[in-house]
Amino acid sequence: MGKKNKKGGGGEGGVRGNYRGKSRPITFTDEELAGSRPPPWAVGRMIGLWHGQRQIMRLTKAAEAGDQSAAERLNKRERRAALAKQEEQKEQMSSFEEKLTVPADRIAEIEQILAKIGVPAPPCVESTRKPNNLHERYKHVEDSQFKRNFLRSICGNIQDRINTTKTCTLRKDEVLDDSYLRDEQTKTTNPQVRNMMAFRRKLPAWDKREEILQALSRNRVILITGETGCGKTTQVAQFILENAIAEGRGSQTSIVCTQPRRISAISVAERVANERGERLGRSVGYQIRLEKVLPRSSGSILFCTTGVLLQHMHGDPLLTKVSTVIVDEIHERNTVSDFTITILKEIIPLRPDLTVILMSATLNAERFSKYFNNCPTVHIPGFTFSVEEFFLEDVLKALPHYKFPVQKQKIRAGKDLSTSKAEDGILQPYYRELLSGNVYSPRIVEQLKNPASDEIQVNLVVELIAYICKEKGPGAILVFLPGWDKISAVNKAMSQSGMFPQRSHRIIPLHSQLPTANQKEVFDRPPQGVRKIILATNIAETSITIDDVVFVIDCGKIKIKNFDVSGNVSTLKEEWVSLANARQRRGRAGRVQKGTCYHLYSKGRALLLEQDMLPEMLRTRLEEVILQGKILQVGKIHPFLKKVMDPPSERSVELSLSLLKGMNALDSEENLTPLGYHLASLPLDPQVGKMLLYAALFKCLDPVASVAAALSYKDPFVIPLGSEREVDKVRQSFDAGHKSDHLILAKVMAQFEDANANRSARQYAKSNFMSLTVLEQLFTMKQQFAKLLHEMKFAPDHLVKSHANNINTENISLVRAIVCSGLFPNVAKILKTKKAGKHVIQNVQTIDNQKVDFHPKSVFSKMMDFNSSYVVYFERIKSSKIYLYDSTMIYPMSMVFFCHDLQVFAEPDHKIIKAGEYMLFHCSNELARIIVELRSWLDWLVEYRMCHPGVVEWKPDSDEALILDAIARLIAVEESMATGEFDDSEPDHPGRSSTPESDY
DNA sequence: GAGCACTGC
Repeated sequence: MGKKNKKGGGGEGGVRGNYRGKSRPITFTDEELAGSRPPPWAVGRMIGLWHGQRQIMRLTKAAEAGDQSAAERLNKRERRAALAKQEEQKEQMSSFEEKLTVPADRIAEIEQILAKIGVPAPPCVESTRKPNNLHERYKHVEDSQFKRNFLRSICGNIQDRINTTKTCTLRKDEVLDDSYLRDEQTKTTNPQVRNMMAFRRKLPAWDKREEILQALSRNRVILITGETGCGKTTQVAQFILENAIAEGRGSQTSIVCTQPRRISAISVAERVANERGERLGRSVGYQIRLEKVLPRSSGSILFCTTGVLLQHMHGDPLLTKVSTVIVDEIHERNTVSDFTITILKEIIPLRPDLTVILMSATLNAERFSKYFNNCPTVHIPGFTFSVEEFFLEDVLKALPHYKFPVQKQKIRAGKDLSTSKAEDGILQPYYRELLSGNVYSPRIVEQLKNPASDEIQVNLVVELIAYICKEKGPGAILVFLPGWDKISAVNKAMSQSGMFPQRSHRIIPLHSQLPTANQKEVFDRPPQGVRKIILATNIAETSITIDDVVFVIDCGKIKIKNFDVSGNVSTLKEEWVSLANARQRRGRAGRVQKGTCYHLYSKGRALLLEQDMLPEMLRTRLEEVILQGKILQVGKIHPFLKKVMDPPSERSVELSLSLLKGMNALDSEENLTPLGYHLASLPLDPQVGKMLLYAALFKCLDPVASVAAALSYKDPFVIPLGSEREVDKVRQSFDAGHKSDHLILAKVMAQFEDANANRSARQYAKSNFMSLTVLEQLFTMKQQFAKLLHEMKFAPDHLVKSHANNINTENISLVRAIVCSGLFPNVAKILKTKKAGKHVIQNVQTIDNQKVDFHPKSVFSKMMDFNSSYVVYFERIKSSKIYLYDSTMIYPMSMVFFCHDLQVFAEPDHKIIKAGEYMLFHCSNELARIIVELRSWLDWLVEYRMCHPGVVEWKPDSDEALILDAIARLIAVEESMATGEFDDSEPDHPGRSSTPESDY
């Protein structure tokens, strides 16, 4: 590897293809066009554009004035422009055209393999014949267990089963009831439990015990509201359990309480077990992904993450082993919790003995009650220390010398006019009100009017921190900032200011990608006289709780991921916080004593803030939600998603549906296909799940499992502030010329596993800027994948690194192609690269016609030479540009085999293969013939395997192995040609299948 | 030249 492209490359910058540069459209303003010369900043093609647009403007004016010939000329011009646009689109299409060539001897080799199979590929049953009756359609499926489960899940519908209600399967057992009761009575003599009881009685929740139990005895669903510190999370489940045991119903009581985060599931379970004077695993337990201490099956409380409950419902949709479900923190509006309460609403009529408790913060809680047909609400008053609140005007008063920078007049273009009107309608009167009072000086009101006050001013933050340090009493300061940039900037400004000497100040930046995020120094109380200052993202709003915080600075901004439906692209933008965020941030100051919160926006601005953050379901893609719904048999997805509390837009549902249909997870009538059924049962995004399934079929599980784990969990790299460049270097050193961010992850994991075997994992993580806990979690996830695939019968054993699962793991070309099989149609083409001074300009376009850039952390950032001009990617997010976060270089042949739809057209002397909607490949008749034959075999084989789960045996006499091996070989030939290795004609070059030739 | 935050039998 690493050789320059000798054959396959060619063209400037090592990029194939025939793209001609296309400029971005530029529109000149009327003033600019009125001048006699183009504006001074116009260069190159812009000057031509200016002349053209000026001419159009003149003609339009003349035509409006009644000039007939001008109108005609204008007409002609418009027609010509339309034609030019068509041409341009054609060119766009042709830029996704390629020539496919494979040497004749390789074609002959494949033909020999095909001859061994002897028969032509059978038609793919499911795709050629689609009777409406699903039982009829899958008549050919022999595997009885799979068929039963599959058909039940695709034919069933929760609504259809309205008359087949079920009750809890827990049977009354008087012996158990007695023993639970005696247990509880003995406990009351335990001094630890008595101490705990004294503590519990002081919680605000205790006073509501009877009210809650009363409400539950009369209602199937209740809502409990209360702020942090009121004890609802730890007490409510205990009340129910204690009451049931006391009433002799312990054997029929099984309570599940869901939490949004893994850490809270564990810590709450520990806390509750402790209060009950027990160890985990008796009446109290927890379950999160890959980790559990289960309690006894009755007379018990299980704390789990919401996702675990959903996964559990796959096997037991009506939760027949559960008597009470508690869904906590529903106000956070996570996708899983919104989805869970929607499903629960459907289940309640089918489970007459199930009780459901929803728990939420107080703000806007009545919407949840309304959603559950006005279910009764029990409110528990909060118990936190009071927090004094200040706004920007107060901060400016405290810092009389501070002035916002005067910005150059910004053009308001692009700004929503109605928004600014609303702002003026609120803010201007607010400023007038401030001026009329005697509290704030006109200087302060002038400062508030400065548009710069709407942006985060790093020096204002620093001065406010300094002010608190100097003027206020002891206590940690927590600063909420939107993201990496600002954390880094404030940190730098603080150290440069000299106002925060190390002996008396401990500054801790806190961000999920910073190594500090999992270090205990964040929680440690500093020695007397040392002040802890934490610069954090919203990670400190819910996930990380620092008890000794007394002062909070809320900068008022938050970075938030959104989904732009019209552009079909995720965005990451800085926005104003919602009031719910602001409240949460403020609350972080009053955990141990009275606190203070400074908001860096005015009280007038606060009037303009949204009540709540947009629910996550309206901000993300819906593929996983749709598949989950399908496996839980909710019927057609549009009507189901309309039942969600805040339904996602139809367009958003449509986009996700069409991807699922394209990847053959759903058929045209929206039924789960066999593939879709398997994807729905994997705890993964469907595209990543498909990659994993194909890796099992093609026997290259280990590297692909690494990729799947990292894509679905998180990147193992951590980045200390100031070491950004260094970390990039380390990351890219793992690429080894493969040109793949995904293969980097595979290599990172492989080396970690080696290090682990040598007991040097800690050293490995440390010296490579990685998080040991993330690496460990990724490895456990890989093992879970292998176990699941084995249980699904696609893997011969449950060991992710076993030889049987990794026969083709050394065939890098194949691994690439498998990554492509999952990520397709996320394809982009590198049209052109060029150097401009120090910068590298890459012209990259996705197949849905978006101009994109490689994210700076990607190995492709700044790359000049590509062996192939195609990449697949998993995530693309628009921030300052649309960035591809992770890419893998792929060769056209991979797309021929793994695109969603393949068509072949005959030309006089060759064939054109159309892969997906956008890509055309020209190739010889011979090559086309073997491609079509192999692709038909592949489709048949995948279809067959999905319906008949079982291991593909990699033996010389197995047709399946012959087919897959032939495909693996064909894909490898192309890569070896492009990298020049083919010229060396080594009999066993690394790009080849590792299966010994003698087998065939 | 840039990285809000969670989660899965």
